[in-house]
Order: sequence, then C-alpha cells, then structure tokens
Amino acid sequence: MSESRNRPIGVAFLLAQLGAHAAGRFAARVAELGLSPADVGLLRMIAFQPGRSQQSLAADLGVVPSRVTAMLDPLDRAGLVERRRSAGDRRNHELHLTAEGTRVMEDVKRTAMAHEADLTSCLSPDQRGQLLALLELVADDQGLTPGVHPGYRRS
Amino acid sequence: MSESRNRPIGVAFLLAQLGAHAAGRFAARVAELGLSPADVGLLRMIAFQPGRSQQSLAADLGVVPSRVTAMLDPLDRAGLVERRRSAGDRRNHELHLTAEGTRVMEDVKRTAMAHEADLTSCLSPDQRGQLLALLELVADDQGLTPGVHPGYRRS
DNA sequence: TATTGTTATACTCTATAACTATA
DNA sequence: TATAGTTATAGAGTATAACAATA
Repeated sequence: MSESRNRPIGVAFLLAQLGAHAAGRFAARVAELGLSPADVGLLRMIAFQPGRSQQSLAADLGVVPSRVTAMLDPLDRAGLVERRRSAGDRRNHELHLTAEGTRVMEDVKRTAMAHEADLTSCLSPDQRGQLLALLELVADDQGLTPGVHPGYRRS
Repeated sequence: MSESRNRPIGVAFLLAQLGAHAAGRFAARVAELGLSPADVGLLRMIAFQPGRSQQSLAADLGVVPSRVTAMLDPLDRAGLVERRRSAGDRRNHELHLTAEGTRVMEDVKRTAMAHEADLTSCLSPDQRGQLLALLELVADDQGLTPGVHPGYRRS
C-alpha cells in the first residue's frame, strides 16, 4: 500500500503492470465472444493472409507446429476457420476464415475499440496522442514488430 | 510486417505488447541471478514487511496458500528466506530475508535500474518524464495498486 | 529421404482437497 | 472446532518425439 513511498516506480514496471492489466481486460472482453487472446491472434493472422499454412503460422508465432494444431482444432470445430487441402501440395492445409469467422472478427474489432476507449478515457485527445507517440518510440527502439504480441516467449 | 498499414495500433495494444516485452526482458535479467519474476515479487514483499505470514502473502498475491509454500520452498533451500516459527502462535511462520537474501535484493535493485535505463534509453529526460506521468495517470485511473504486478489473474 | 500436419507422451504450473500441528 | 502450513492429487497448458500421408 504505502510501498510507493519507499520505492520509485519506473517506466519499465508501469509498462509491465499496465500491459498485464490491458491484456487481462482484453481477455475478459473477448471471453464473452467465446475466444481467448491467442484465438484472436490466430484469427487475425489468418484474416490478414488467407491461405497460409500451419507451418508458417507456427514460425511467425514462435511455437511448435503441434501447438498450432491444438489451437486450430477448437476454432475449426466452432466453424470459424476452414482447413482446405492445398491442390498444389496435398500435404498443406490452406487456412481461411469462414463467413462466421469473418463476422466474429467484426465483433472482435468493435470489442478492441471499446477496450481502447475505456483504457484511455482519462486522457485528453492531446495526451492520448502524446502517449501513443512515446509508446511507439520505445516500441520501435526495442525492435518490436508492429501488431505482433510476443506473449512471453523468447526475448 | 505491413500489418501496421492495415490496422491502426492503439494505446491498449502497445501497452500489452510493451508490457510483455518489458516483463520478458526483466525475467531474462533476473534469471541470471537464479530468480524468476515471481521470486522477486515474493522477496520484495518479505523485505518490505518482514515477519509476515504465508497466509497474508497468499491473500495479497491472490493465490492459494499451498502455492506460497511451493514458491517459498526453493527460496528457503537457497538460503534467501527464513521461516521462523512464531513464538506467539506456533502455527505461524514469520518470514524474513536472510543476510544472503538481502544481498541478492541489492543485485535485483541494480538489475531493475539497468532494465529501466535500457528500456528508456531512446527517450530524452523530458520525454521520459512525460511518459511516466501519462502512465501513472492511466494506472491510477484504472485502479492499479502502486507496486503490485497483477500477473494475469482476476481483472 | 524430406516435409506437413497429427497423435502420443511427458513435463510444468497451478488449484483443490486431505492431512498435521497447533490453537 | 477452527486455523497455518504442508502434502497429495488432478487438471490445464505446452513441448518433444513418434507417426501417417504426401512429395
């Protein structure tokens, strides 16, 4: 409680704390759509590059291919993604969103906007712009890929 | 890669991304001291309030008492914390840092300062102050307790 | 023989519940 | 009977390795 008097809180700690908070809130919101944050990440990657293979997904996510199989199974069963055998190389699955999957991603987009609005509601438009710029500065300096959430994997 | 062209990146996502990055980097740093971030959190709480019980720790952390036992065991074996039977109520363990534990916490403090410096090295002192102020504004508005990292538990 | 995706297995993390020793 | 801490057990999550189909 009075811990803050003793120890100066730095940018690094605040980022970790607020980041976990933001991620937790987002998880709670998309849970109402029946999705986990990992599900959302997977759906976004498929929406952005339809037809990609599970191997390429595994490589980009930094996880093992068997993990992608396990993550994809429920989304497939729920009718949000479709695995199509590639005509050219029948070992491949070409991944696509279904119509339902596309609709769900619209819900996710609305959810993300509400999340953003809630998190920054205490800031003036000016302050929000400043914060965004400073965060982008640090993210860029730290070599983070835009739009790719690292989870907690390899640094 | 060119994802950023399509989808505007917001404050919420950047916070989650940078927060995970900062947490991961910190984890890598303290791993060199043989500690996990959870270990550090536990040591900090004991350092701040010596003599506290495992129950109070469990309550503050939002975890179950048996979890505290499991987290404490390696720190005890490593000689960083000491469990002293309370004289007043012999069911209790009063938790204290050992001399070695106190020394390790000095290392942790140096590590945290290096971490902070690295993460904000691209900012001018002015920018760093602005970022700190804006993050504190949001953290306060979101009801976050100073100095307490929520992990990914209950929102 | 190499590669895509799947299945089987093992390991880690965490929670629930049963247990002990005190009170 | 209730409480502090421990131990035992079970469930998620994730990685490694063996496997089947295709190239």
